[in-house]
Amino acid sequence: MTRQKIEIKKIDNITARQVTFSKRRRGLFKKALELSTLCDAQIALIVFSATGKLYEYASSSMQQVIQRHNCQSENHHKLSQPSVDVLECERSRCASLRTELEEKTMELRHMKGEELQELSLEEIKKLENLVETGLSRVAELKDQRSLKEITFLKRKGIELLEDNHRLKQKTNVVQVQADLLEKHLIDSITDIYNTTNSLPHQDHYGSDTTLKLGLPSPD
Amino acid sequence: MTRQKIEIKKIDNITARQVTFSKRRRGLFKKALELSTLCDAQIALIVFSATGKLYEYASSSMQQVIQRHNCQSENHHKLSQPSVDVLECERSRCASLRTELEEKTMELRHMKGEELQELSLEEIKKLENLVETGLSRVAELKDQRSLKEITFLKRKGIELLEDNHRLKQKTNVVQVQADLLEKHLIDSITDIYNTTNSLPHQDHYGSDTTLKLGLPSPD
DNA sequence: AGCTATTCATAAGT
DNA sequence: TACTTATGAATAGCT
Repeated sequence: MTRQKIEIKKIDNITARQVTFSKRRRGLFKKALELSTLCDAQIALIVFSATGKLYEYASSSMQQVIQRHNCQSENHHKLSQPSVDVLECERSRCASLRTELEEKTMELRHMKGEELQELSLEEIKKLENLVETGLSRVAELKDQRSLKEITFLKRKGIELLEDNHRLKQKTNVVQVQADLLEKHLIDSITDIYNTTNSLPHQDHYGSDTTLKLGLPSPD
Repeated sequence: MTRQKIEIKKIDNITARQVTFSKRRRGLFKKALELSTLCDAQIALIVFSATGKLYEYASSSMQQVIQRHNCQSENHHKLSQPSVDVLECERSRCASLRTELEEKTMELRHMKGEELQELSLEEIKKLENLVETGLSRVAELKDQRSLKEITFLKRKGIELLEDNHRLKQKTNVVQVQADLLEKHLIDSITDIYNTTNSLPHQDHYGSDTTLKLGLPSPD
């Protein structure tokens, strides 16, 4: 019992929440009364339950405390009151939304395998079927998606291979051209070498071979 | 320390009163916050210290809670508070509830294997794990419950068997008694027969055997 | 609603 | 005012 400190966040379980509300509300009001008595403080405490029920305490009178609060409170922007039924309507919508949300939350928790203790064996069997169906659908879609992904990746792979192939061919062509070019150059150099050697009257340092090597021989 | 429970009446010593006020005030506000959080309650708490300092807490807005209080309170002395922001606040709560509801609804549908097309493969894998976990929990509890049911039925069966056994034994006892009775009767009849036969002066139709068969022979 | 094992709040002291 | 600690009070989880 009381085996752990609870986390301060909204209690999901409705019954538990109501029980806790009832217990803690009493505690809170008691503490308020004690504080006002012990320390001569003027206190007003207003509590609306989630279901809309009002609980209140005021050390003197509620109106008196609220009045005093209004005096000290900085922002009394006295605005006109919109029609009550608009507000009422909004509130009831809020309430029904809250109810719906609670139901969904519980259903979700059940599907996650939580808070099952309140279910009967029959309900659990139904739930199991539901979750099984869900799981099979999810698994099926996962397989489909995986397959799709695999197919996609394979096609991509093939495309890349093809690209690679094309690029390789292109590279080969370029290589052939380069080889040809190299051959031309060697031929040119050989020609120049032979020509200069067979003309002994020409002085050597005047010839700029570098410049000539920069272009293929016009021959 | 804390050697005795204090009496709940105004603390005379001013210093002690201030210290207590400070401590208990903090405690009270903490409790108020916890209650509103845990139980989804709308709370307003106004505290004026003996020296006139104001401390306040409201789970939503002070104006909103006071407004709501005015509405529900029977004696609306129309300390009329602005209500436009009350409506606005209510609307925003409505909106956030709606959003939350939509999220839960979608999550639920996903767990049921619906509306999965918008999910990525990664998300689907996560979802699958979630549903698998849920399923295993549900299945486990179902097994536990089934086992419990089976155990219960078996015990019931054994009890019934035992009852049957006891009843059978009882029947046997009765049977034995009946057999004994029958034997007595036959003996009686035989006795009567022999007696009547050995006394030829007695006329036959005068003996009422039926009546005599109704009781065992006193011999 | 009622019961305890625990956690929490706090009176008194420093 | 802050911290400490023994003690009383509140309450979470059960039944």
